[in-house]
Amino acid sequence: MAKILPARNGSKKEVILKSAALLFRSRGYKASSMRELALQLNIEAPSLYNHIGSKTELLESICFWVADQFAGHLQEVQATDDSAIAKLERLIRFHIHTVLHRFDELYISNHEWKHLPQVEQNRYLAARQDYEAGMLAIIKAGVKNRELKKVNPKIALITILAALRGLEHGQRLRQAFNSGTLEEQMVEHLLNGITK
Amino acid sequence: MAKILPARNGSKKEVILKSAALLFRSRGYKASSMRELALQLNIEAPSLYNHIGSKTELLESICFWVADQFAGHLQEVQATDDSAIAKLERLIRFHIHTVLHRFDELYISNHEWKHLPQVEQNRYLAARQDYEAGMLAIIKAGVKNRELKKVNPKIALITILAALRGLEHGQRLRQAFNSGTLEEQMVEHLLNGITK
DNA sequence: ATCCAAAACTAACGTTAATTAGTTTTTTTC
DNA sequence: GAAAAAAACTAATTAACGTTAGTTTTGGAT
Repeated sequence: MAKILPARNGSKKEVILKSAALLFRSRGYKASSMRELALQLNIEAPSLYNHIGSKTELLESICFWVADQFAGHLQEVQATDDSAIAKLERLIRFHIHTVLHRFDELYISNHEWKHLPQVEQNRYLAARQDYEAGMLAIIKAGVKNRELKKVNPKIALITILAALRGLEHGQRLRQAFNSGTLEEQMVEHLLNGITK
Repeated sequence: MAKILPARNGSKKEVILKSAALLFRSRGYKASSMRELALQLNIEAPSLYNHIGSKTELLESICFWVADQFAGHLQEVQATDDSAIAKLERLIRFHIHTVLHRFDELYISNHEWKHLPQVEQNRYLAARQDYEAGMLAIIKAGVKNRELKKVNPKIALITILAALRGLEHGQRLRQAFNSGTLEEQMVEHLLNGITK
């Protein structure tokens, strides 16, 4: 019956959210029960409802926190007058950084958005589409001004996004490297290839 | 009360499996109910049990069908004396081909294996690890004999696997291309990069 | 036409889920 | 240290799930 102790920084709601992110990521949203979540926090399930509205609300918070992070960063990058390659590099690095530091949240937003209520699901997918469109525009610009090879921009986008999205898997392998090394070499590989 | 009509080729069980694959992929395994599956087949839920043992059994069948496909193909590639680059190319092409032609099954095996019973889960993960180890060996050989740049083999593996795994997402984008084009350009991108 | 196995059906069981209602305990505030 | 607010508790509700049992229907072979 001990109260949830809020971390040094962050309200009780945020403590619950962080715990939910861990649970949802490791067991899946649908397979995670409020009872399990409560157990992680050493309280009874109904007590959760003193702090949150519903299980769905937890999922929404996580998904849109991630969507907002990416939208914000894209805007930041778009505001600069860096080269296309430099912009792509920043986007790639931000993604890798997020995978490494906010893995649970990123994984959930990418895998469990299907369980958002219809309205939120549409909003979420629209945000994703905006992000992809922004990245595509950068690749197109890079091809046009000859920074990049004459590749099909959409396929290049798919390949880069796929590589970043796929990073979420194989945590085992990923853990073998520190953030810096992985970032450097993935950027190098995706931009310059591996053949001699 | 019409009987399930087996497709021209494939038993009733296979019809159910194909339908389950579609359902599990689009709604997620845990969120898919046997009642929904039955609805897709125009029968009542308990009737399913005349053909299958359990919901879990459906998931097992799908996951191990995919695992066996990949294990088989890897063995086939390993048996040749092609160059490392040629071997990598074949593995990449096979993966892309599978994404495009058996999307439901691949997606499920990659996302829902967590819901396999403990024993099967271990067996499944072991199969995956074997596959990754085989691919890593090819990259290492390629670096050693100087076909490939002096990259870190594990990071190259992560990047390629990630790109292939990530392909499962963004079906929208993928659909814009036919198998051939996407295959050609992704292989080119992953091996040779996009910068001039 | 009749028989029989395959495959459908209806009814129900036992769990487990998210959530609500109402109450008690704990912590904060003055 | 008393009052008020916050946050825990217990008990219960409603709904959905996978699955079993027992029965009826169906459709092909004789």
